[in-house]
Amino acid sequence: MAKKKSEFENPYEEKCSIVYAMSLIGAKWKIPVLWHLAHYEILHYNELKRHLKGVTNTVLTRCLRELEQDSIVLRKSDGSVPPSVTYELTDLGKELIPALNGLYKWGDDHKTNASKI
Amino acid sequence: MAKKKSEFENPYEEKCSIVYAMSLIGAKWKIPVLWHLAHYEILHYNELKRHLKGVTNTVLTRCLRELEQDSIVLRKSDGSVPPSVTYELTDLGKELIPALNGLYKWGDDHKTNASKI
DNA sequence: ACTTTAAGAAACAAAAAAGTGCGTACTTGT
DNA sequence: ACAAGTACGCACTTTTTTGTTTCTTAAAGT
Repeated sequence: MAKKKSEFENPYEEKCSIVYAMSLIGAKWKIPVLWHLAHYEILHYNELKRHLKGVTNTVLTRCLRELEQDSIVLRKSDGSVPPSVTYELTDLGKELIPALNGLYKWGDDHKTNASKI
Repeated sequence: MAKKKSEFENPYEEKCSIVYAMSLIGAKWKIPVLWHLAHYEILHYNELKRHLKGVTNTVLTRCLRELEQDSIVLRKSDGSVPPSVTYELTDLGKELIPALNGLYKWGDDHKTNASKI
């Protein structure tokens, strides 16, 4: 019941901004989501879902909610009855693109001289 | 026993190099490890461990082994009896630094206009 | 002599993340 | 009239990742 961890130290507090960044976008499906939104600019929920084949509603919704709360994606819904909702990157989300490109390039280089998983 | 997933499609195969990159460096302690090795250039096992306060032997060792196998860090050991082992980034590891800086910067910017977790 | 330090390893437990299956409410297509 | 599509939400279960404990060998410090 008593939390032991916080009595010791949290290795992440304040220290490393990358770790902080990864806590926001490091979940399994978040980077794919961001990647697709970066390319298509604006997508409906189910469009996005089809692009990311394999993701389930629960997981995708969770990702999107979190990204929305962190102001990385923007959700737009007209309140229409067969719902119509779109997602796009916010400015903050767009600022991530160069960093993602850096990782992409590195991953790409490494993939070529190793076997792809 | 029968694997169902590969009959459908694996959303990650070949598609996104960032996801591949994250599969190599996305574990909780890997980025901190890389970060410290980038700054100090060369560190003994226990030095590194002290820098990353909070990590345990098992976890740190696992990280280092994996990073080593992926040619991101280099382990150097003289076979001496009270062991002396150092770790440093390989060239491949060093190529990651710009990408990490990108994430760092983004994380840093975001931290300033939001509360740090 | 006994503890500390060096650099881990193996077995196991806990926590976190991801995934499953089904339900909702209303509309358009057949 | 009935199925299908839109955009999810809830309650779980499963899988994956992390962390804990204890152990090792041998030398140097107190």
